[in-house]
Amino acid sequence: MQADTTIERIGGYEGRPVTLTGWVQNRRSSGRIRFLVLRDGTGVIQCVFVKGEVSDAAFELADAVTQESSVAVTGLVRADKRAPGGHELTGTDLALISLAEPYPITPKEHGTEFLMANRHLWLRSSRQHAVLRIRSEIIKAMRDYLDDNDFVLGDTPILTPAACEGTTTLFPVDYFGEQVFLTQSGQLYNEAICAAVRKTYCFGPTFRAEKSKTRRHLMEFWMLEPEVAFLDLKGDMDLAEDLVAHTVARVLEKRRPELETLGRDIAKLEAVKRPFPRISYREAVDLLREKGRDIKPGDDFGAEDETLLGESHDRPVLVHRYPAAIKAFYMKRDPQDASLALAFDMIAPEGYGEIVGGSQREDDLATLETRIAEHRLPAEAFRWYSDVRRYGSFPHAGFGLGIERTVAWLTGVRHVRETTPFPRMLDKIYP
RNA sequence: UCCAGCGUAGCUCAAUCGGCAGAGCAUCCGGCUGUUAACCGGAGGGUUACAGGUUCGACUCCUGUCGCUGGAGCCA
Repeated sequence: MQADTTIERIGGYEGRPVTLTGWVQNRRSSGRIRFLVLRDGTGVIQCVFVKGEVSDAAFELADAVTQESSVAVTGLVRADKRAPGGHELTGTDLALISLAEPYPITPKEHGTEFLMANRHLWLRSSRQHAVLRIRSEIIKAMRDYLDDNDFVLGDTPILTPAACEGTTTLFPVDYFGEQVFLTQSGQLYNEAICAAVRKTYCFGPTFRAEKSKTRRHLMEFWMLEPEVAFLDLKGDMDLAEDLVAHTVARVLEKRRPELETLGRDIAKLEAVKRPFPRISYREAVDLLREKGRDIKPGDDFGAEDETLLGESHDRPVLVHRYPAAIKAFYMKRDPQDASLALAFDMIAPEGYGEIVGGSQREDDLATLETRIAEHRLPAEAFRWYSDVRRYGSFPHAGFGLGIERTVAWLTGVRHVRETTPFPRMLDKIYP
């Protein structure tokens, strides 16, 4: 069955007959009038059926059709001030495609447990629909930005032979009798790719087997990771800042109706413009101590610290030059102070936490080999990684951006589980 | 893994000091010519998570198990 058009484009059909296919979101009746709220995946429109003006069969069907049944509605498009979307359909015919069994998600309140168990159906709700559209827009905006700035999409393996960073827990996979792991970052591979194409990025799923159970964590999440040859820490921060500012602007431009559906405070997003504040780790520690936090130089930030740092600015804040001791082995040390890593985190406002983590990479072969030994990593497994320095080493930098946290921040959704269609969570993998 | 809270109808929740297990929505039947989570009348719907204990009597108190929710650590 072919729809003439979709609800999204209904404005161009005023006064004309159309056929729409979709699902019955709700149904109301009043005497000899039947109201049928149709959802077609692009929008929602109310269809009105008046007894005597449509066939008896169509009128009775409008009364009998259940929530989420799939139907084809034919009718006349009419502008109507009473309609939430500005348009209504005066129904002339109604055909049933499939009658739905009683739908579990009624137009009333539901709890998280129930909704997550029915995630495959929950996606149909207006709120989840809006989040999915914004997620798609965010990804498109970021890829457009990178593609338009001479980046080459490289893509890195999901099955990997060893830990990238050694510290976090990995999901083991049987690879023809050999134990391998699901990737937790494409970065090391990106470093090799950027020596081929100068500017590269990968975008794909990453996996962390940590037993994290917070609103900021999923076991499986998507990460965008650019890596650029001949780039230093400052350039890396410039890139992250420009990418995020560009993405926020795009979402505001293209997905304002969805932001409004979600009740997002749009003024807060409009404030997200370059430049973003940049503070050193030491300045961040001082700021937190002023706010009464018991934190000493050298400590890593906890969730509460991150929230406080994020809330002290109206746009994302970049914290740079962390103690090397709490950062990864591949990060280059600050030439001004060898105890510091040339790393930065971007912390989103409004308590959404760290959305970007990046660094300039160690490009000196001897130093890198020392670090690998210090971290008790198997040198032979990192041979290819060392080769990137052995054959024409070059300064380079990059970062990883967590898509789900970014979507949570921009949509104003509190928990990252609503930012991806089927979240993988601790001990929960259905549906 | 640790800390806290919660498990009652398909869903969201009540049930006073331990004393007859209830409401709204959903479903089914009926009514209403402009409804916006429509409304009005009626009907059906229960192993109170599970196992044990205390008691004349347990949804309620105690012990254990399981599940869920929120948070911490770790991180994006």
